[in-house]
Amino acid sequence: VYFPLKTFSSQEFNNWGRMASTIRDVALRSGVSISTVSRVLNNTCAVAEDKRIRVENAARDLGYIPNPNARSLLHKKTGGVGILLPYVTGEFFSEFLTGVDETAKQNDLFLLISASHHMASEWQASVQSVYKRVDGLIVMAPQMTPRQLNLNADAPIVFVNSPVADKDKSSVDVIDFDNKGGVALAVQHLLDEGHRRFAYVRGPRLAFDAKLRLDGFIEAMAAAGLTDFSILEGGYDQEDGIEAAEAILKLSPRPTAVLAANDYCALGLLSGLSSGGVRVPEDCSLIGFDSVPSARYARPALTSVAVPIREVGVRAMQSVVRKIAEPDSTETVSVTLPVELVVRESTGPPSS
Amino acid sequence: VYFPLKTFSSQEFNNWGRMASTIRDVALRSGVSISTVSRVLNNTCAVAEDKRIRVENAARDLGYIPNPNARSLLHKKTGGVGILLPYVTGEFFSEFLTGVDETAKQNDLFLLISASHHMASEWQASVQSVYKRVDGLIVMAPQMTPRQLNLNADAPIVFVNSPVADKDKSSVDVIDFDNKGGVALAVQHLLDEGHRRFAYVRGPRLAFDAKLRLDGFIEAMAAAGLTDFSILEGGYDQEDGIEAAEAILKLSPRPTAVLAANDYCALGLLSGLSSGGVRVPEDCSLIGFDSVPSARYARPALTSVAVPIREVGVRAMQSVVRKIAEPDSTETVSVTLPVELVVRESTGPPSS
DNA sequence: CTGAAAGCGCTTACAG
DNA sequence: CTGAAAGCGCTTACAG
Repeated sequence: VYFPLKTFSSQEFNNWGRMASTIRDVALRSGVSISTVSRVLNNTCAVAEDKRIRVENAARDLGYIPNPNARSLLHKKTGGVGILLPYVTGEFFSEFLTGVDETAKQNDLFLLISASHHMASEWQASVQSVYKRVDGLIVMAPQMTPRQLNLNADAPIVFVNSPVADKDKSSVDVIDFDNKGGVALAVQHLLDEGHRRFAYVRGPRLAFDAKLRLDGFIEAMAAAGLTDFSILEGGYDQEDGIEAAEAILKLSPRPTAVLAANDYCALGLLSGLSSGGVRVPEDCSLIGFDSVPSARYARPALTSVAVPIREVGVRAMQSVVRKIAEPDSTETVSVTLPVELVVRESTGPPSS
Repeated sequence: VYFPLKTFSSQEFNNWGRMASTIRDVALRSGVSISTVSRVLNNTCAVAEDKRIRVENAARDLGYIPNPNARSLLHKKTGGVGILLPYVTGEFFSEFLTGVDETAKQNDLFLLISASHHMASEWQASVQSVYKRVDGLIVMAPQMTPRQLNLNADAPIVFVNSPVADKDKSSVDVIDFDNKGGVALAVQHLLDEGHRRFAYVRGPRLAFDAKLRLDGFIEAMAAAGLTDFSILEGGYDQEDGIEAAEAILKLSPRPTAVLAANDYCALGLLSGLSSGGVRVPEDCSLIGFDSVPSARYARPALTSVAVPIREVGVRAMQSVVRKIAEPDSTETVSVTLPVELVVRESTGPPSS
């Protein structure tokens, strides 16, 4: 049985402000024993009506809120979920967190967030900082190797957009979205428009999702029987796209369609190409990945693969909730959510 | 003296994964008393060298990490800071959190985040959910009234972008940025370009910052001796801007310059105006507020007031850290960070 | 129905 | 230098 850590409605006890009082204070004021106070407050077993009322009044008057640290010490439950992220910046992350937060609220869980664990040492520090403070963990670690992740934990873990080895998928939940398939969709759209000469900007070499997207591109080329394509270096930032654009301008013959591993890179390509006199989409079609808001406002608006990142957050939190509720279940979930191509003005048929 | 809650380097204890062990386990394994283990681990007073080594080995072998709940119960310190936000979505928020997180890491504090407290009841629930779990609080509550904020807390609070009444500024720290001044800068730029007929889209009526920005506009008009301006309804979303654009198209004579209370609204105006045949900036200049990334990518790129929101996060966390370190200090800080106008292509001189 | 007691995992005076 | 004891704030068998 999951013990209710939050017993009080906000209506009843809205005075965190007053001097913190303990259960002893409530007992003294209501003239009953500490045990009885506890029983009333937790509704744990029958208590004489008059005492119940006295206790409730005393608790309200004192603005009593139980100390969660003392409770956690007993139940080994905290009511919290830890979120471990590589960074905390950007639209991608904030969408994700929106889904997580919403689902946490529904289940009366609080969120403990630890970010910027790019290196293994920081990762360990992050993991430690939530030790015994949370009942479960949501981890997004696209740049860690499977070994570094150190899967054995004494709390349930759900991985999101992280390189979990296949053999580990039987021991942890994994929520993902279809990185490979997204690029395949993008390529297919361009093929349908008539494009045959492609370039792909690959994203950071260390990122797990960039690797999958690249694989998706290569497989899509193979499936289409195309060999006339270039793969270019470039990370996830606008600057990377601007640099990659220079490389593309030097290609001869020039590709008629360019794909980038994410939107910010694609937006950099957009300005880089137009600075170089290449019009998008007239001279060259362009597709990004993630469909961040900026993609929508760019001119031409950027065709991009939309990722259900909020939904990923919701599903991840739901998985954690399930694991917390059923600690003995050995069943694990591995989900890959579908993605969608959002076609905007940055794509069209090739000119010649 | 601030007690060091995190004693272990991540190098030494990287095995959260193993079965959680207690200080008793370490004592048993190393053959010393629990008190001695505690003293070694906390480096709290001299211990015989051989015992020290035995304890350190035992702790490492067992992957011992002290239970923070037990510690908090004693010190009344948690090592955490609570962040209370109205929502968790968008570029504004994520920049803020980046500054907060970075500064928290530097001070070895973890973050407990609670979002979406638009209503007073949710606010209370949020405040309660961090009770005794954090040593300090950063609060961003632009839509709460000063009364609802309930300033008395048993942990230091720093308010950010929130309507703190002047009389309360002697009891809490307030970190803000210059909402009023930002609009004044924007108006001045347009005046310098020669504009004399303005419209302003006011943002949500309940938001504290929108109110300040509106005041800034009205004061700037008064200072310039202008009476020929319109104030239009419209919230903070793109859709609001699109609607406001329709209202502007109906104005006669049409304003030559439009300001919006934030960027997303301005981006909506941008598309609404151009749909209505009004070219920006040729027929009408346009300025937003916040300078979100999307503003940069829009075409024409949006002139906007840049807010040092990451810096706000850093300063807020620094304030909390100071308050935690000096709990008896009655000194309070009230900072208003300067903003900056970023001029891009959406503004120019009036055509006639 | 109710109180005294033991215990969650830790730290810190208190006596050696 | 070191161990036994008390206590942080709570809950839960254990006896009435």
